[in-house]
Amino acid sequence: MNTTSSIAHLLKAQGLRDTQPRRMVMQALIHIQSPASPYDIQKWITAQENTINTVTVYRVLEVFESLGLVHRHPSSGLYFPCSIPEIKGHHGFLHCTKCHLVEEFHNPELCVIENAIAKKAGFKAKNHLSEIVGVCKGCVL
Amino acid sequence: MNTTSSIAHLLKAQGLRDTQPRRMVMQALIHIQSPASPYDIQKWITAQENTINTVTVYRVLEVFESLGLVHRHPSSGLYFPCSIPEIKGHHGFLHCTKCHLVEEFHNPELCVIENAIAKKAGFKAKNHLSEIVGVCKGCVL
DNA sequence: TTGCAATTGTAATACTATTGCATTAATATA
DNA sequence: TATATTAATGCAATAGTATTACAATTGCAA
Repeated sequence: MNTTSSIAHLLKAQGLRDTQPRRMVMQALIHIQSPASPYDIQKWITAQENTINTVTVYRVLEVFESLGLVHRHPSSGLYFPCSIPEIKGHHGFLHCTKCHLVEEFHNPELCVIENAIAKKAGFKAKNHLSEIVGVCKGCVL
Repeated sequence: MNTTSSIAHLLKAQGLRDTQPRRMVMQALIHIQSPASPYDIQKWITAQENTINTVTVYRVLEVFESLGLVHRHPSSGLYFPCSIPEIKGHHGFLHCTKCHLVEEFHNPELCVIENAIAKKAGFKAKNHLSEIVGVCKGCVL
């Protein structure tokens, strides 16, 4: 879990500052629960009687992503907190089209196969992305 | 390969019309070679002394995608012709960050594993997407 | 050839994202 | 605790991406 203080430490460790806007964005992400756009995040913060600039939200998310605190869901551009400790090079997402839940997964076998595919095609792979689109447990019922 | 006439047939088979704009968009996709945005496509068509409306390009691409004639590369939103006969439910892309080549692949093992992951998580999977980001053969040199 | 429905064009608009520069505020240090 | 430094934010302008409603056109079947 990303507590407020652990984030502060993480930022400091990188020579980055623990600021009001960064705390607000993380709060928003944690509370919104589902993947959110920068504008969604801004809206949430505004609803809490605070203000934050759109550009700042974009920039904060960029920093968070580089620190492995959040993911950007590639096909939608929505952000959500990283639940699995960052595993370099591979991201797996289960995406529910009904409730927009996004769950992470990590599967080493997948990495092995994908590396093999890349090698066969003469590609030097930097990272992989797997997305499984469907309907989650709760929404199937 | 998607010849002009085969596309005409494909459209007709779906009760769709074989129109000028649809032919132009397909021509553009074939000639541009690399994944292209709707605006790129419009630009190419304009360069051939023709005209097409932006909205039309979007709509044509939507139709083509639903027919399995083109892919929309999810993280970039760029379109490119489908080279592998449509395999329902799974798309695999090798994406070169240098030359922006996008190559398709299909790997049944990957499907098996992804189905297993979905099942384990209680997901009812509709389709899968795998993307391997890296540098292609030609660009590594 | 004609009529109809599918398709396209037009115009307006909403949403998404980025840049340069001025201002503010977090932190280290005294 | 005050202050200097500079990272971070805010602001304003702008570019790019995407969608909608409705009018005009065009492909195609009869």
